[in-house]
Amino acid sequence: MGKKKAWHEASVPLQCEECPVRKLALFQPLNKTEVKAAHKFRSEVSMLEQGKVIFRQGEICNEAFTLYDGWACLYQDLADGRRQILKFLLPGDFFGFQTDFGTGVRAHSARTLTGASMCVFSGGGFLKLFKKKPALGIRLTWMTAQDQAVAHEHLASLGRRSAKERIAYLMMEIFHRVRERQGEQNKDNKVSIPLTQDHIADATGLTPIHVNRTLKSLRQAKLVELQGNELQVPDPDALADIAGFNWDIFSKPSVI
Amino acid sequence: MGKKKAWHEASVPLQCEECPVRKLALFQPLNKTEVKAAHKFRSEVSMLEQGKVIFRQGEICNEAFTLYDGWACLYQDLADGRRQILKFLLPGDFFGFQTDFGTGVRAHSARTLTGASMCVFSGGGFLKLFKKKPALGIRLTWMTAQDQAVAHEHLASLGRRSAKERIAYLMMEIFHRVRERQGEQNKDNKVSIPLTQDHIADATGLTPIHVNRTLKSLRQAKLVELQGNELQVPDPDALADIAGFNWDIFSKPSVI
DNA sequence: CGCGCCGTTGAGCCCGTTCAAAAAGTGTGG
DNA sequence: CCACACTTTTTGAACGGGCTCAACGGCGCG
Repeated sequence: MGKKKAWHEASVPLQCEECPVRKLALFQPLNKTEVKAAHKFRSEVSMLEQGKVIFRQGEICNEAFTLYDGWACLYQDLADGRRQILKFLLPGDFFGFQTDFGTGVRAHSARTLTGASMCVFSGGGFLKLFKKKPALGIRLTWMTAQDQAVAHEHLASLGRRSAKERIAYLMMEIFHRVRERQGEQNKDNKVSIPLTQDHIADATGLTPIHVNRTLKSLRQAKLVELQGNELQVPDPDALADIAGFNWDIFSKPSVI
Repeated sequence: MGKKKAWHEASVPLQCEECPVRKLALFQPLNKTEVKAAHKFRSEVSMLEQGKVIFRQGEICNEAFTLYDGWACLYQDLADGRRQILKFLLPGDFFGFQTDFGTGVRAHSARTLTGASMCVFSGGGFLKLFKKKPALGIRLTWMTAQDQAVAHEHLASLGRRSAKERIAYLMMEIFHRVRERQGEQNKDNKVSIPLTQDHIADATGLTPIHVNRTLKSLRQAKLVELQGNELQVPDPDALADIAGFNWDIFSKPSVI
């Protein structure tokens, strides 16, 4: 149980041409020559250990990233130490984009949850890139809009759902996102996740203590089994039901 | 006090060429000939009374809108009637954009809070439009990213802030957005808003009763004076302070 | 072995809720 | 102008979900 080691080693990103996560990511809609251009555009590759800050709110920094391997999260800290996790990042997720517009000040922080590797793109080039490749701009807009829809769903969770519903929702979402990424799906409804109950608390706006109690009640109801790195959802439909889970939001683009 | 009538009459949108709110909106970065193209792109103009639904979650509908006059909001309803307001819309706000990608199912609803008028753009055309005018695509991406930042700030509010802080934050935000839109700023720190305490409750994730009590305490602390349609913020800096208000987020693009 | 991190459990309190009702403001028709 | 219905705001009283404070147990690691 809790083999953190398994999460600790992230693999090194390949050339964009051969990248296995590209199909999930921003640069999905490219043809061969375009991918080469994207590869030139990539400024560097970064590898970080577990728990390292990628960027911090308040910093001026215009880089954007594609998470290649491992987990990370976006979060916001209030002045007195309270923390809200805004989004969990999985391999293929593109994050940190903010154009040269505005002040360029980061509104939130990012940090790794496991050992992680990512591709770094310097912010300055996006404007030119999108002028040359409008399809990319449209794709980015679509991704941002989808992020928006997810954030809205989370707003409804934090604003109007009970602790049980919120945690059910989060577990359902993570379960779904992880499975989506692994092609073949094992029948036992188990996925591996690196989250502590503290993380869950910071994402759901609850205290770790109450997260613990709520998980206990979900376990007793045979809806969620979470021990160590292993999340099991015996009956996804039942869980989705009490979570009020909206499947539509997490669908992929049908056109591009 | 409470002259709802003043809010009830929305003016009719003009030709895009002469539109006074365009400078706030999606089509800001256009030159003269481009604006003409946008005007052709606009499919119709819509006028609605107070409290009318613009679109509903679950619907399949690909139109997008620019609010021309009046107020509206985006919201989400849970199965049992709980409601979460996701965003208040003011004149110039562009909303309802979702490309032909994905299922095209609306993830949230929109409704007018006052009599309102808006310009309607059919969804199908955006792809072509952005291919021709990448600057527009970039602008839309920037706007979506900014919306995202605001939504994140709201997530932190709902997840980690107390009732007093949440309401202080919302009042501060609305106050700021309204003032931003009116060029010259009267010195009495008053703005006109059409929100009921029920709306505030649905936006902050509280009950109307508790909103009332919290507003009372803010009034006694001389931080927020809200009666009828009139919101007064005697000391914006003090209010921003207890709200943990982040001014950066609401800044305008410096480059395009 | 000792230390730190994480998960677990208990007891009591408080913020925000629920239920209930009255007061104030708004709109309609006679 | 008043009577009436309806919506919005205000207040009271009591409940409860989630929080705070506190302690203990398990596991990995030096």
